[in-house]
Amino acid sequence: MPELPEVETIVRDLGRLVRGATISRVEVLKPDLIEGGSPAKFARGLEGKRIAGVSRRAKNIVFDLGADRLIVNLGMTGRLLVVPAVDADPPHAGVRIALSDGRILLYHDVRRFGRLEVSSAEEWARRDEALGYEPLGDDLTAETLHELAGRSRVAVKTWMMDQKRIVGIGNIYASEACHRAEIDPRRPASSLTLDEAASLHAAIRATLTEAIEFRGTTLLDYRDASGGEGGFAARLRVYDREGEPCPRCGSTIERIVQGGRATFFCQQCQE
DNA sequence: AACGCGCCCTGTCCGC
DNA sequence: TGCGGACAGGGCGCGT
Repeated sequence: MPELPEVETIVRDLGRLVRGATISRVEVLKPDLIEGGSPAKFARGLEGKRIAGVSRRAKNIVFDLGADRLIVNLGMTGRLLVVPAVDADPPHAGVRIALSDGRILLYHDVRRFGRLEVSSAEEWARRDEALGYEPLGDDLTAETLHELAGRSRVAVKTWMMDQKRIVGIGNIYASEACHRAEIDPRRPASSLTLDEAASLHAAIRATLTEAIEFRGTTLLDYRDASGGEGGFAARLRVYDREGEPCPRCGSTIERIVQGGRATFFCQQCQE
C-alpha cells in the first residue's frame, strides 16, 4: 500500500499530532504484527516513554523514544491513526498505544503484512545503514543512479522497487516515474544511458514530490493519520489506467505483469 | 551474488 | 444469486 509519499504524509501528520506525547499503556491485539520479541516485551518497551519525534526512513515510520526507536512498517494495508478512545476498537485493530492525554495511536491492518518493532537506537542505526538511497536526498545524484543501475540486468521498473538500492518507490510510483521519464519499464536497468538515468532520476523526484504535495495516493486502503484520503489518485498518469489514453500522446495505456506485479505504461512514448 | 518465485493475509471484484 | 479465482500499494526467505 503505502510508498514514500504516503509514509511521509503520515510522518508529518504524526509529528504535528503526537510529538511530545507520553505513552501510557500498550495493548497488542494481533500478536503476529510484533517483530523482534514477545508482545509483552514490546509493550514494556513503550510504556512510560515520551515521543521525542517522528521521522521516515524508506517506507518505515520511526518514533524517537530517546534511547529506543519504535519502527512501524505498514505493509500493504497498515494504517496509523490518532483517534479518541471511543473510536479505538474497529475491526482489524492491531495495536492500541494509549497516550497519557487520553488519545489512542491505533495501528490498524486488514491483511497484517505490516510490522511493529522496538529496537535500540544503535540497532536501528545499523539497519538504517543497510537500506538504499533516499530518492529525495542529496546523496542520490543522477550519476550515482546510473552507476547503480549499470550493475543490474533486472527490468528497470522492478529494479527501482528494490529497497536495497533506492528506497521508497513501490508499484505505483515505479510505473509513474518510468512514464514521466519516457522509459520502457521492461528495459534492463543496465541498458540506461547516463542521459536516461538522469531523466529517470528527475522523474522519480518530481513524481514523489508532487505525490507528497497531494498527500499520497488512495486507491482503496491508504489513509493519513487522521483517517483522511490522499488526493494523488486523480493525478496518476498511467497506474490503474489500462485502456485509457496516454496523457502525453493519446495512445492506449497497457497493463503487463513484471515479477508478479502489475505495470502500466504507454508503448508509444516510453522507449 | 543476483535474481525470480512463493508466501504471508483478508477483502473485493469479476466472470461464469 | 452464488461461487471460485484473480488480484491488491510490501517485504522476506528460499532455491537456483
